[in-house]
Amino acid sequence: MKFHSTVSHLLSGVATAHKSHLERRLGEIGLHSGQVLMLMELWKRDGRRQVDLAAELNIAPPTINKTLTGLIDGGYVTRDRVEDDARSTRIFLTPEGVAVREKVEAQWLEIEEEILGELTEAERLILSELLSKLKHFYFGTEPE
Amino acid sequence: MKFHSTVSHLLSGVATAHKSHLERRLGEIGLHSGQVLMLMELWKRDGRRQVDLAAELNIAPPTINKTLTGLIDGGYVTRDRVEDDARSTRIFLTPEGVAVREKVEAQWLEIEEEILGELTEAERLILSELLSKLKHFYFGTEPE
DNA sequence: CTTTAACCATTAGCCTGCTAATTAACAGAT
DNA sequence: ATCTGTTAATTAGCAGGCTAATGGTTAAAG
Repeated sequence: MKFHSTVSHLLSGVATAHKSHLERRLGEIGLHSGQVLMLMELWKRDGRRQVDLAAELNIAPPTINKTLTGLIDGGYVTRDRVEDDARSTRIFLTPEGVAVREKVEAQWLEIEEEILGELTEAERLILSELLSKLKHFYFGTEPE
Repeated sequence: MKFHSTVSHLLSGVATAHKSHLERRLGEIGLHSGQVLMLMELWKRDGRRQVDLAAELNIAPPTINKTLTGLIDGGYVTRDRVEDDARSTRIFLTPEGVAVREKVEAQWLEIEEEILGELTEAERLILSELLSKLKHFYFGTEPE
């Protein structure tokens, strides 16, 4: 049996390498990959609860919590308790959290180009579609 | 700027979910994803040095070392020093390491089908090709 | 032969995932 | 009003990535 030709195996290698690549390139601007993914979600809309961010990112609450602690230490977000529900917290961007977006955008575009460098425009589109299907499977089915 | 439509972002989500999915499904047969990837490499050819396995898997030596320690604890491989070079070690499969292959194959095929369930045969091929290109980019360029 | 450089494995320590277990707070049913 | 169940955040601890730093060997230069 040839494990190495399965999509699962191929995807495993690409997944690890991609994460590692992101970590290295984003580290250049002082951020970690998990933090950036989180910021992207907050730039869409902040003030949400941790559990909502977890659902949106398809990541477990403890991981969200840890990532946010790092962002708070970095001064990018705040974790506020609101009176309507003492259990939950609300995550808000600080001015720094808003401001860093510009730097991240520039870096992100560079990264995107690096990765897609050898793909034609048509291939990029197809890759996006196929990845979207996989994402839909995982994000939809995962929780079981 | 729409981060969420970039391939990097899409791939990040899929990468995390895929790893997580593998971990859960492989955990059912008592193995971790990193261990299985390592075993697959050893089933191709064992007796290699850690640094060679690291290069083949595109993973840093300390990570290889940790994964192997787990496999040794599980009784799947041995780490032997050979006389020709006292710096390096050679990694060999134990009978258990050879035997577990059958179980992993069955599980791996199931996982593969789960993931590809909603893709047509043509899409699977295209996805393989595109992932191979990405892998080639990462595995080739990464070390820099 | 000795000094220097390169190489291999390991350790320590960090980030990002996870699950399981705690604690606190809300909600519902009685 | 209370008891029970659910929900939110957090803590602890593990796997699997990484880099940086050690220690020991080998190889190369001198």
